[in-house]
Amino acid sequence: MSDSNRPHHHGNLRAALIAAGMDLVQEGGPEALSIRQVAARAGVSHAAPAHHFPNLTALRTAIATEAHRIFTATMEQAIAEAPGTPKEAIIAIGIGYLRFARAHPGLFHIMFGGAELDQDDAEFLHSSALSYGVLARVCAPVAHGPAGPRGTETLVWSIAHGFASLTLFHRTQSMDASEAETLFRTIAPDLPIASEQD
Amino acid sequence: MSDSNRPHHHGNLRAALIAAGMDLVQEGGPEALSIRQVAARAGVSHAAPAHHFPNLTALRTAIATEAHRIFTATMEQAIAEAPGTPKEAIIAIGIGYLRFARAHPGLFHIMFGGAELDQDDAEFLHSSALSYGVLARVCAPVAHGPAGPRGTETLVWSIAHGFASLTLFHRTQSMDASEAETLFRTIAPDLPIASEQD
DNA sequence: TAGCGTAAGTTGACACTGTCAAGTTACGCA
DNA sequence: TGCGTAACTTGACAGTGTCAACTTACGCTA
Repeated sequence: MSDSNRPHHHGNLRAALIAAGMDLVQEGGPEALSIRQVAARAGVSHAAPAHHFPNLTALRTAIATEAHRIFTATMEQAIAEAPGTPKEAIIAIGIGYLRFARAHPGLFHIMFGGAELDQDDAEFLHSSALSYGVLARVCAPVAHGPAGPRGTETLVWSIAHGFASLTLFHRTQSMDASEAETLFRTIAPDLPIASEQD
Repeated sequence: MSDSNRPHHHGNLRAALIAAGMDLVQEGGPEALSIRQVAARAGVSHAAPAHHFPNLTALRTAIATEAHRIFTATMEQAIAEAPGTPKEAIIAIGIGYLRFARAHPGLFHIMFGGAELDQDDAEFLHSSALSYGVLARVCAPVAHGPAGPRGTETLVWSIAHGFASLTLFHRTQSMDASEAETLFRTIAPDLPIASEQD
């Protein structure tokens, strides 16, 4: 395909490749991500991505990095919508977690499904650290529980992640988004988390 | 296998392919599973698996089916080791979950990581139903919690699954198996699960 | 017991994938 | 203006899943 008017240099190919890859993942799951498909969607040759990502793992990691930004924003929004008590904020983390997983199941699986990622990539580390930072910040006011701050964070993270995963596996089984949130709100309030007056 | 109904050429190619596939997954993760590699390990031609599995998804599903059997057995063993109280049995589910995830991370990700599976396959449905059956059986004695049996099961499943996943993502971060179990045992006992005298 | 039908396995092909090597274009800068 | 180099293209190679056509050998029946 030779369009003589088309500039040889793409405006911002790296970003376009990531965006195309996120689309592919959301449309067809983690396995649908392919360098050649991503290149085709960005309108460049099959080898162009190599100049921005040394291999498929690097592209996948960049997508996971961007996904963590969406993930963080989704949790922050849920927290902002919730009443200001520490316990409500913790429940909101679970709600945000759930909403992200259901809105972006492909991205969720890229981030957490065991596909190879460059765990040492600086941008990825930064982006995922911001996600965990939301968790730590919200847990801090109630972190004097039985197992210390780490125990509280682990408990909250486990419930949120486990519940979100559960609804993904069984999302064919008739539980829609609002049902899932309702169930989570039923389960969550009795967690052994010290409230502020403890 | 008795001599009278032994298959034609290979002793039992289907089982050999599944076993080889499980090895591949455990050695190289979910992405290392390939029909041609599995065929090579079983000593047959690259197209032989097609007579037992119509496509890669079917092979992956068969591996997930077998993985669920190991998963169930691991939970049952942890329950058998625990004191007989209902709450101890529930904690044992989490311990079994954790041990399985850490012993077989590749299988764990095949089962729960978002890779395509034949969710309608009869054997898979049966095997995974047995896994969930362990959960339901152990939760039954304490299932009169705030959200009913389903709420209790969802809570226990979420914690167990989320915690196991967490230790997998961060397993490079210095938490070994016994540390993980210790942390889980610290977190779990205070869950809002009705004990028998409630 | 002979032979036939068919399941099991082989060979070959095709389109697709990731990745490397080498060539071409065009942008930034001296 | 011209040069160096980053960005992109073209082409190739090995590996993948899957399909079609072929061969083998087992079980069954006549």
